[in-house]
Amino acid sequence: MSDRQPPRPTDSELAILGVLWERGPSTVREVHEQLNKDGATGYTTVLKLLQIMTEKGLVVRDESERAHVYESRYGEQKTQRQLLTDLAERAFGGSATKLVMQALSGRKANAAELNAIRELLDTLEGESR
Amino acid sequence: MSDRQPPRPTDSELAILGVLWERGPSTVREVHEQLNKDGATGYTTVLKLLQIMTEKGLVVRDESERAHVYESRYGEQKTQRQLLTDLAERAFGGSATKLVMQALSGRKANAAELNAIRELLDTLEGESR
DNA sequence: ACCGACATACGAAACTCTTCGTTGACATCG
DNA sequence: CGATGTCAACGAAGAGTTTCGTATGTCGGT
Repeated sequence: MSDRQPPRPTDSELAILGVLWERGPSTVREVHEQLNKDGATGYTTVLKLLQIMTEKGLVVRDESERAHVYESRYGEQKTQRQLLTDLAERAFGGSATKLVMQALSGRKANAAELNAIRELLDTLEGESR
Repeated sequence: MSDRQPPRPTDSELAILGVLWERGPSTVREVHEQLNKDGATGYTTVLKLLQIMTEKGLVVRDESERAHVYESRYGEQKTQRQLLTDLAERAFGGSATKLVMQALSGRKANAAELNAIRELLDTLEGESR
């Protein structure tokens, strides 16, 4: 039991992970510049966050160069599924199906999106057979 | 602009809201007893949480009796949709459809659940026509 | 060898969340 | 009346989050 379940990332951490998923392995400077296209966060703030995220095991750090290179430890989809499982647990009595149905009825999707979901359902049903 | 957007409930707050949705308007004691069937939380902890939630506007309080009666201010579904919108925004680039597809592929649903979702899709498509 | 640019590390401040002990009000029962 | 039990209110402690200033190290050029 060397390392444990990854902790749920906070909002700021998720913003940083988003950049890492989009750009791939990046330095603090690169993450900071990408992030500052929207809101303003100081350079050292991003650095500190990344240091903490390293301690938590959310990212891995390559220190071989002067400017350390950070990379998300878990893939985007894996993290998304983890977040969904968490939310289902906390707010939907553990039922992912209830979550899906609430997400669907809560908004208008266009025909293309609905079709994509339908195709996915077909695939899933085929697999379980 | 008398009151603002309700804040996202924390984990503990969500646990309390769950009890209020299940039981309807309840006193601190009732919430506490229900909550303690699983994990242990002190009475005053629940009280404090409910006081803070009142300040935040997550619940409303009826003080006409000695034991105040608390009620969730927002319905369960409304809160669930809010949480889903939040999560889509933070982790799925704002796309609820991506969220739904990830939730579906992340787990095995049984045939009955898949059918329920399919029916929901039919209903939605019918409405948009 | 020095200077400026750029990098990490450290620590503190402000804030939120969660927990619970203590206090004081009030009612009920003996 | 006084003891006991129930209740809200308050304050404070400890952990986690987010922010950033400051210190320190290192590289490249002049």
